[in-house]
Amino acid sequence: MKSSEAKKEFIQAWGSLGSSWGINRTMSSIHALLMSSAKPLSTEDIMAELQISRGNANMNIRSLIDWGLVKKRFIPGERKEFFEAGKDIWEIARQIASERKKRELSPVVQVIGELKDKEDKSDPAFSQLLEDMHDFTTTLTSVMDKFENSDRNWFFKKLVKLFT
Amino acid sequence: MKSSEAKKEFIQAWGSLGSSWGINRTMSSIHALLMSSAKPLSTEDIMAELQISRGNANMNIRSLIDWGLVKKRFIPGERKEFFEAGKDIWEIARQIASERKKRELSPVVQVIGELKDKEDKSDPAFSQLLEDMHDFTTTLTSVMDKFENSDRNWFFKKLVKLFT
DNA sequence: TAATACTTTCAATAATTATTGAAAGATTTA
DNA sequence: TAAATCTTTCAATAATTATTGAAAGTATTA
Repeated sequence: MKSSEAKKEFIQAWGSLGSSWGINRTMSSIHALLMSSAKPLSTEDIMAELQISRGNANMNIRSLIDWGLVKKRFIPGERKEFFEAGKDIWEIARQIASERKKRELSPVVQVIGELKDKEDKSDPAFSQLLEDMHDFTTTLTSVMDKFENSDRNWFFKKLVKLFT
Repeated sequence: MKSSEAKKEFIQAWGSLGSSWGINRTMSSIHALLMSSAKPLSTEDIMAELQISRGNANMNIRSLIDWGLVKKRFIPGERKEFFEAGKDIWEIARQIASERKKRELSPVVQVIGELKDKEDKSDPAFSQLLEDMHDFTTTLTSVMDKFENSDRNWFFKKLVKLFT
């Protein structure tokens, strides 16, 4: 089964978005392919559709599973694994935000916190910068925690309220 | 003038953050260096401190200026250009958010919008996905617009309210 | 105008990151 | 247990991205 033109363009667009955000293009293309597919796909389906090697497909599927964006699906009577992506954009956003917080934001909060403590205060402006950054990254973390744990409607309502 | 250990670590940390978010490591290092410097620095200062070539320094300083994160400063009596970064973390975040919206989010909103219109509806689930994505990216855009145009206190108050 | 001080550009090179494909490892079926 | 089917790993290679440094370009001073 070949994808329609619209799906191809979607895969293309999602792939570019990913790569400009520091995520491997193939990984985001596979994600887009799975999101736009009505049924779960096998590694071979993915290889054929995106014209990529087995190793590449395998590796990026694993990453997507690590990110919690893709799940294995066993299909009765089939021996090989099939893969499926969640299609709820809210959940997808939540998952990505949560992973990026863990992988990229937390380490920085950590480092800034440590620096702030050991800084010698010889440059007050720099101490202030560290202080501000610590506050900022901490606040950002708690916003993301809230997002992570909120249910869709709650957060959306709050958001609407925020902008009215 | 050499940076203190804490500043060096800060530059390191900020550089890693940048590169994991798809921003050139040197660019974010220069940004960190300028943020942590009490006085404006020349291209040569930056080259010396970060041990990079003139071309590299020049190019990444230009990018930072394009991003609105760094400004030229003319110093009386000096012939060469000096550079200075804003130190208000709130402004920095706003600037980065605003640029990323323009550079990465807007093109996607655009593509999704176009796809949504030309999609042939042969796969209702995919049409729905496009619809949802369009809503989501549009909402995200308006949140960022609001952030872009808000003043610090207003947004912060709203944020606190959101989490109490 | 010529020399000087500085900035920008860009082709060459280096470093990093992604991809391949074949071999090794698992797991299932006969 | 052996063959078949599928998955994972990984060293080699390709593609991409970053960096260099010297040459060209610009502006300032004498």
